[in-house]
Amino acid sequence: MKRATIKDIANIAGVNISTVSRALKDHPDIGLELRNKIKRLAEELHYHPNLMGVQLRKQKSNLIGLIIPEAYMFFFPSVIKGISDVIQEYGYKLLVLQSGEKLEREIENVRICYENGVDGLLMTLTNKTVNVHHLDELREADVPVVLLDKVLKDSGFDEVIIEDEKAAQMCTEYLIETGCKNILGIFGNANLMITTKRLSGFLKAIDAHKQQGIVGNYKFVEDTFTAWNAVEQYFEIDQPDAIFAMSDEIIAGVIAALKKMKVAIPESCSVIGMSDGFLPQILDPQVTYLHHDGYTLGKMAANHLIQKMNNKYSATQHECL
Amino acid sequence: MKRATIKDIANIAGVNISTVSRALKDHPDIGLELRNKIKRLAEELHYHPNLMGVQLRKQKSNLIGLIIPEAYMFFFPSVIKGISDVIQEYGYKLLVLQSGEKLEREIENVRICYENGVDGLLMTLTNKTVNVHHLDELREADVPVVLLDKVLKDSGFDEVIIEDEKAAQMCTEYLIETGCKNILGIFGNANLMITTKRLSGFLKAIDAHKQQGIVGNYKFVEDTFTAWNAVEQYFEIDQPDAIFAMSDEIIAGVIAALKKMKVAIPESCSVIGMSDGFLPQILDPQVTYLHHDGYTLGKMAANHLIQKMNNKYSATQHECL
DNA sequence: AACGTTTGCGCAAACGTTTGTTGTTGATAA
DNA sequence: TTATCAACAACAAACGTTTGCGCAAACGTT
Repeated sequence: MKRATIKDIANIAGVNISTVSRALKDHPDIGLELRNKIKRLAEELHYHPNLMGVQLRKQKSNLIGLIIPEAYMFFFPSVIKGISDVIQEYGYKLLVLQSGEKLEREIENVRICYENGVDGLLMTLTNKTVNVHHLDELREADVPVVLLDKVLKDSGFDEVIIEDEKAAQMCTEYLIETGCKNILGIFGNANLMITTKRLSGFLKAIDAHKQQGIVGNYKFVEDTFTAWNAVEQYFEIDQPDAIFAMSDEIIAGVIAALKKMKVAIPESCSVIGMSDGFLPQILDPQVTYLHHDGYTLGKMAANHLIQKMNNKYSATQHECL
Repeated sequence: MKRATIKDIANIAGVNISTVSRALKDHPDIGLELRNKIKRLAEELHYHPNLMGVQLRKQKSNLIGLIIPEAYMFFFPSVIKGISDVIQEYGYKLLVLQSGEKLEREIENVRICYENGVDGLLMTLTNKTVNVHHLDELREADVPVVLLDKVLKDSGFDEVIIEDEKAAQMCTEYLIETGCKNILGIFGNANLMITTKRLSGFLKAIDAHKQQGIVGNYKFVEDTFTAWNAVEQYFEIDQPDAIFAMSDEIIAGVIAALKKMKVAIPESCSVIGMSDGFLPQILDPQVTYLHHDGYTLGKMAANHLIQKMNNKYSATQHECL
C-alpha cells in the first residue's frame, strides 16, 4: 500500500492541504474541532511526514555527516556513541561514512555529504590527508565543520582534540616516578599530529629526567599486530622495565606480546597507555592508563558543532579535553 | 555564497533547466556543443546536484537505515564496516541510529527511518524487543528489512544469522573432549533467539554426555560487567572447570572475573567463547574461541538487503554463516 | 448602521530535481 | 514542392511539504 501524504488526508477531510499541514502542527489558525478531526485521520492512515518534501521546502536536512577512517577501532565506537547521543537530542541524524584510511574515499565522502546537504560535518582525517582543499566547497556553502582528534596544522577549521602532549608527558612521568629507568614508547603513524604530540610529550618527560639515568626509546607501528611484533622484536635486544603505549590498539598489542613472552606486569615491566578506558580494565588490571574518553570527545564535538550551526559566523575555536 | 542550482546554470547559459539536467547526464537529446558548454559552466560554479530535490522527485533516498543497540561493543564496529563497504559500492549511504538497548528508542529510530524514506533497513533488535509491530508500517510501505544476528522467532522478516546452535554445541563439545566436567555457560538476554539457540546448542552437548558425569549450569547476564559479577558470585558456591561464554562482551567479563579471582586459565578453568576474533587473541592466548566474524555478517546482510531492494516481492529468507 | 478586528480556512508559490510531451528547426526523400 | 523525419530544445507537471497572503464570515465596538 502506498504511503499516505498530506494530500490524501486533505482529500478525505475535504480541506486544503495547507489546512492539514497547519492542523498537524497545532497552528492556532485552524479550529480546534477540525484540528482534532485531521489529527485523528492522520493517525488512522498512519501518516508520517515525508522528510524529503520537508527537507526540500525547508532547505534543511537535519543530517550531520561523520567521516572517519575506520569504525572498528577501539576509539571510534565510543566517539560515535557520544556524537549520536548528543545529536539525537537535537533531532539530528547521523550519516556515517568511512574512508578506510584512503584519501580518495575521504574526498568522495565529503562530496556525498555536500550533495546530501548535511547541516554540519564532523570529520577525522585519514593518515594520508595532508590538506583540506576538499572541504572548500563546504566552507563556501557555510556548512559548519568540526575536525576531530587527529588534525592538521593550520587547517582553519574548528577542532576538538585531546591535550595530547601533556597527557603523554604525564604518563611518562608517572612511570619515572614509580622507579622505571628504561622506557620503551610505542607510537602510531608518524605523520599524524596526534603521534607527533604524544611523542613530544614522551620525549619531554624523558629529557627532563636524563640526568637521573632515565633511558627512553621508541618505535612507530601501524596497528595492534605490528605493535605486538615490535615489542617482541625489541625484547630480543633490550629489556625495558616500562612501556608507554600511545593508544588502545597499541596497548592491546603490547599486552599480548608481554603475555606471550611471559613477562610479568608490572613486576618485570610496567605498562601505561592512553586509552578509552574499557580495554585495560578487562585486559589486565595491572595496566595503568590515562583516560582518553572517546565518548566525551564525541559529545564535545557534537555540542560544539551544534552550537556552531545555530550561530554561524562564530570564530574558529579549539576545544581540548 | 549560495550554492548553485540547475536554475542558475540555465539562466547563465540561457537555456531551459530541463536542458541543463539532461546535458549533465549526457542525454543524447542535447547537442554535443551545448552539452559541453553546460558541463563547463557547472564545473565553474561548483555545481553539485541537491539531493533533496533529486530524492523527492525520484522518491528514492539512497539511504539505508542501520539500527543497532550500541555501537561500542566488540561485534558491531566490524559489522558496520562490512555493511558500509558493501553499500557504498552500490551508491547507498548509511544512516546509523543507536537504540541504547532501549525499546522506546528503537521504535523512535524505526520511525525516523520511515520518515526519512530509507530504501532499506538493517536492524538488530535490542534485548527488550519482544515483537516487531513497530515495523508494520515499513512492511506495508514495502521497505525491505533484514534482521541481523539477534532475531525473534517468527518475525516474518528476512534474517541473517550465525549458525548459532551448532556453533555453541561445537564449543561445548570441545570443552568436554578436553576433559572438562563441570561447565558453566554464560548467556545474554534470554528473550533473544540468539540466546535461545546458543543455549540450546550448549544443552545438547551437555545432555549428550550426561552419562559421563558432565554437569552443565548456566546464567543469563546483560553485559560485560554483569557477566563479571555473575562469574564471581557463582564461584562462591561452585568451582566449574570450564566456562562457555556466548559473546565477546561476555568473554571480556568472564576473563576479568577469573583474573581478579586469580583463577588460572586454562589450568583451573578453561574458557571458550563465540567471538569476533580480535578480543580473545589479545585478551589471553589461552582462551579458545569460535570465530563469529562480524565483518562477513555485515557484508552478507548488506548484500542480501540490496538484492531484496532490487527485486522486491521475493520470499522471506534466512541466511546463515 | 457602519466600521474594525478576529477567526478560520483556501490559494498559490516555492524548494531543486526529473521526465513525458510538445514544438521548432533544418535536412532528406518522394 | 511537399511530406517525413531526425535532431534539438523548451514547456510543464510532478514529487510532498511549508508559508505568506487573501478572503469571507462572524463578532465587537462605536
